[in-house]
Amino acid sequence: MNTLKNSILQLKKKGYRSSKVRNVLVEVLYRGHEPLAVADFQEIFTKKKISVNRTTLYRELNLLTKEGILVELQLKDGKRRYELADRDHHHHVVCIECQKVEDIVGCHSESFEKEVLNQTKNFVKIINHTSDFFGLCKICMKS
Amino acid sequence: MNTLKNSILQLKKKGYRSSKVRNVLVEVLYRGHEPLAVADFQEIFTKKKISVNRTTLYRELNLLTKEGILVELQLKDGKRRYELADRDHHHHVVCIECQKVEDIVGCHSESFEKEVLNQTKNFVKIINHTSDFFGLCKICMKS
DNA sequence: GTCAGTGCAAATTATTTGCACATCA
DNA sequence: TGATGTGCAAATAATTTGCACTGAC
Repeated sequence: MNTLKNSILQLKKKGYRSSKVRNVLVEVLYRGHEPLAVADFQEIFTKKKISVNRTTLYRELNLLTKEGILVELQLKDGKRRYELADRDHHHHVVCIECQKVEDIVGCHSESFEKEVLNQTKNFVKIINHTSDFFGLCKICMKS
Repeated sequence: MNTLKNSILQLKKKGYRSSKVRNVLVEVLYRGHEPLAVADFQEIFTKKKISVNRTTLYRELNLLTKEGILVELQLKDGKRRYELADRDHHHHVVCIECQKVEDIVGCHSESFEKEVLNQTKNFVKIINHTSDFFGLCKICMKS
């Protein structure tokens, strides 16, 4: 398991500098536990009263993804979300009303992955998989 | 299991007309076995030498989704794909190189769904789930 | 001083909307 | 004839790119 400092160090070794936006971004992700979209980050920066251009966020998130610190995920709304790459393998539950995302740890699909290889005719290697569950959270259930 | 004719009939009952684009669209999906993106449909129409405006495709696909004939899915590339709604529950394997999609039938995650409900603190109902496997197809494996 | 980081405006890509015209029932 | 279907241009939304400027090392 990586730490915030390790990730920053890892970047420095590759010649990247330490910058305000980058540090906040990584810190936010280390603290948080839900995948975030660009708009979420923007909101967070606003709350912290740090001004960032949206372009910078996109650029930084791409960089962190390319460097293997973050991974991207697509849920149903077409907005790209990001989470730390080195977390334990896990899945998501998404509220179909408010889009709230919660992590689910523990994966029961190891055997499923094998079965996929048995069944497929075109594929020879499975690298990873996603499993997202869609439902209603407590709050939205009431409405 | 629905049929092409049933779907068309179902639409007629709701007051929708039969139109060239709509019929081709539904037919293509009944024949095919992979989820298709708008660009794919456009290509198919071009091959059939039928001219369609992209707007019409978007509108038609939205309508068919709203009427429950199709469902949308998001893979990693951010492009919306469509497949028939009434097919048996199944998952996808996606090539990370060429984006080819293959269906996998048989779902081993019924029990997983229960476990999700056990583990979550915010969710009270799971409605459905997706599982997509990412890997390399034979052709891309060689490169 | 040099190269990475950032902002701003413009470009791109996916998708939606408004409006006029065409066409099925 | 009247509502639905379609095309075209323009609008939106998410994301990327070019270029000039700022700032870390």
